[in-house]
Amino acid sequence: MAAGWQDIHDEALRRIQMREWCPGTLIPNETALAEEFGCARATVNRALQALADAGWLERRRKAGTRVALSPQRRAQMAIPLIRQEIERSGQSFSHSIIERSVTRMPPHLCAALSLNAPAEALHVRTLYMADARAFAFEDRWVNLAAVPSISDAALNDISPNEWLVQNAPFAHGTLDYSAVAASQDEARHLGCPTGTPLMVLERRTFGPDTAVTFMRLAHAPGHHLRLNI
Amino acid sequence: MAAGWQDIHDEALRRIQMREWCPGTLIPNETALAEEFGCARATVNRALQALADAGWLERRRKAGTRVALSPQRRAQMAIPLIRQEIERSGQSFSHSIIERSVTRMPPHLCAALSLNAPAEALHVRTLYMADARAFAFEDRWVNLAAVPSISDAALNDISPNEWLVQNAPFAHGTLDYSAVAASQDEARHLGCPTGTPLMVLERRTFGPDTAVTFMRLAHAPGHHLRLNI
DNA sequence: TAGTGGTCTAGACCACGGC
DNA sequence: CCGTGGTCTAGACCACTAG
Repeated sequence: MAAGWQDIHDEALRRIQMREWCPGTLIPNETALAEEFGCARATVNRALQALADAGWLERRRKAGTRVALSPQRRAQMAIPLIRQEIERSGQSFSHSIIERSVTRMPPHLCAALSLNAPAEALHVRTLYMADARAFAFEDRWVNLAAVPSISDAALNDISPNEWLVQNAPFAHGTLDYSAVAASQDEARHLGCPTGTPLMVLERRTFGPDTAVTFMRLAHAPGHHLRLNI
Repeated sequence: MAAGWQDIHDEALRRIQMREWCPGTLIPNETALAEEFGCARATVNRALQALADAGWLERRRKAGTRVALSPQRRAQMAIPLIRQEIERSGQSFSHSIIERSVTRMPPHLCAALSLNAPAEALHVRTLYMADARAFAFEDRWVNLAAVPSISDAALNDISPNEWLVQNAPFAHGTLDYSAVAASQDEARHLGCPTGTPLMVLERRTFGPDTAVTFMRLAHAPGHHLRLNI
């Protein structure tokens, strides 16, 4: 007899992994499982929902619950602040503002951020350091209409990254990683030869109403993106 | 008045994003919120648990529920089969086995997979194609002790990728993306100059008891990894 | 239309952990 | 200690959808 929903979850997962329940097949319905495990249907429901969230099961009303054909796992990645990422590895974090200006946002960025009209933006270029080594080079555009108060922010004291996390509520956004050859500019700041393969992260962030920021972050050579499944 | 837990979830999220509930502060307890929203405590609980899972809230018994200090978002990424990734973009998928052999796994891979003893392994190198273009080049080692039946698999008909997903139950693993200069070998198969920046995915997969496979997948130039938050 | 999962309720007990 | 979230229950109604 199982006690909690976790136990039922684990037992169901075992049956999936051990092929007692095969991919594509129907499993008993909630009422039947509740009887088998000697618990309420809601408890079974909770366990099976967790498995569905994790991608092991596919559930449809009336059709019942099936083991996913391709147990397509979902990897979860925590998006760390750069500061945390560096300090967690035991190094000291610092940053320096390379450039800061207020200009009109270039058209291709307006398009990328779905902005109809040309927008005034804060343009900041920042170098992030781990101990004495360059960690990443950031090129960021902040829509001043969405976050006017950043004009007065002391970005030398707190990095643009952190300032926005703490001051700009946001609803959603996209991350886009790719492998790119270092430009002359990036190479100079990161201290590597031009053309070195770099992990580049482009990030768009949108607030409840409008676009907040576009960022391109070029990581120093050797950067890894790790995920668990 | 809110009706379902989704409504309560959305309203709470709104209050967090609008700074009505500020980072680090305590929010009302479940009983109070249940009264405010005119519903049962369990309904509030469900909504707040979802927010905690997403990283917006931190909950502790007795201490109550706080808005997370750094609303560290977690990005979820579906790990697609290569076939699906290609076919979803409207291209046709194919693959060809470049090399297939049974050998002893190299020591550094044994170490990477936490295998104590030297293991017999199936070594497969595969080129994945989207229409007529190379999509990715895979170098894979499968632990025969964990998946003996792959010896008889017709990997020319079904890709190693898919065969394993369908036949090798697994419990967990790691993904590791990095930007790497194309080796001569990779460049030849992917049809690009040596040294071109490539997105390389290294994947370790572990079954309930032991390591299943190590894979290195070099994507063709221009590959992007997209995530939503 | 009938069977299935999705959700809500009111109440209960438990486990954790500040105080 | 005792307030908080975590969970279970028994029952109910609803929403979706396959047949």
